[in-house]
Amino acid sequence: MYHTNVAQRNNSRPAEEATPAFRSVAFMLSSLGYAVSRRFHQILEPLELEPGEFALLRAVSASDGEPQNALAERLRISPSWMVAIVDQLERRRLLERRPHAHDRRVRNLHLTAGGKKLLKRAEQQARRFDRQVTEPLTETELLQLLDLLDRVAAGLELAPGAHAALRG
Amino acid sequence: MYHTNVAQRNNSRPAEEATPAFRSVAFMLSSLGYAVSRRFHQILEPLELEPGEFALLRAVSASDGEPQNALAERLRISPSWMVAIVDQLERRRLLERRPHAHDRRVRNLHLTAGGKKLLKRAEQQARRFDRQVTEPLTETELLQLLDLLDRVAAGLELAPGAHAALRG
DNA sequence: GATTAATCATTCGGTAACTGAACTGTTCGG
DNA sequence: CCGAACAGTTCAGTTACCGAATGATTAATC
Repeated sequence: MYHTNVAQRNNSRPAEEATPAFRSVAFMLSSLGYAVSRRFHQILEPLELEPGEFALLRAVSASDGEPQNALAERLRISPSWMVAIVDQLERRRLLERRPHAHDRRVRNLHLTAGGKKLLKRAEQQARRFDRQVTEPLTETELLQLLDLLDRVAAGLELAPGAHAALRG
Repeated sequence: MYHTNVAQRNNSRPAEEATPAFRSVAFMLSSLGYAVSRRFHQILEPLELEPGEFALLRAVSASDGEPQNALAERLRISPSWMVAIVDQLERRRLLERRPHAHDRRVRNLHLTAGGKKLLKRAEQQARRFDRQVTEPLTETELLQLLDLLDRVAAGLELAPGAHAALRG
């Protein structure tokens, strides 16, 4: 996953000085979000999962047998992109498409045993990662941070349940 | 700018329910960072500036006459990508390459009058946007949030001055 | 009950945002 | 003055998508 950052990508070393004056929360969030996304991508790399694939596995696991279409909408993936991801995961036998009982247009998605197993491992990694990210904070501070972020998100009219794929 | 989000991009409507249990800060940061990046991109759209271009204009403004190379390193842009951006901005007469006095390999970058003017407008928009993002918070909370984010960033070994382009 | 409209999944062609390797002209260290 | 190093540039490729068109099927309307 990518995120063309407000200030562009980073390959190399930290820059030194900062111009103080005004500290932009927006910029901070953008940078941090970018960094976190990248790390998470790395975390999943050994499992050969893209973050989007992880999200899909989670979603399928949460509501087994849901049609492809409904999932695409919930995850805000375009149908064509959905096809690509599902193809990929089906090829790896992590999930499968099964015909809908009464509507032959619809494909229901189900995790395979292998899919469940891999998902479990990925979720463990995700939790570990989250603990690592929040490691500098006390429990109280963590809750405080979540609250503040929630409120900023609410201000941006980001639905609280949106992108729920990673939660749990 | 983009940011392939942990849970994929969004076009459409909010999803409703959320599975509680465990609230991932990493996920939250990723989502918010993504949302903020996108909004900021939209903010700059009327000025026909990409966030990366904005960052470059800011950097040039902050240290006028700096060689292209040094700027690329500070902004963590690859040299070839730097060329593309500078080409674009020079074509629009927002900045110009001038030969270095003693090294004919080097091109020094300078803002034009038009560049300065546009940058000023963009900076105003950026501030306005930041105020909008932090609108749900009190002044104290804002400082709290910055502090918490700083510490998370430090834990991720994100240099404090890194991506400083948007600051100020 | 026959059209017509809508819907699900899919294919395919394209695009934006890069990366990396190779090249040119120039300078610097020995 | 020779070779390594370097600034800037070019170009061909990659990744991660989007959107319009298509085919098969089902629902809606007359």
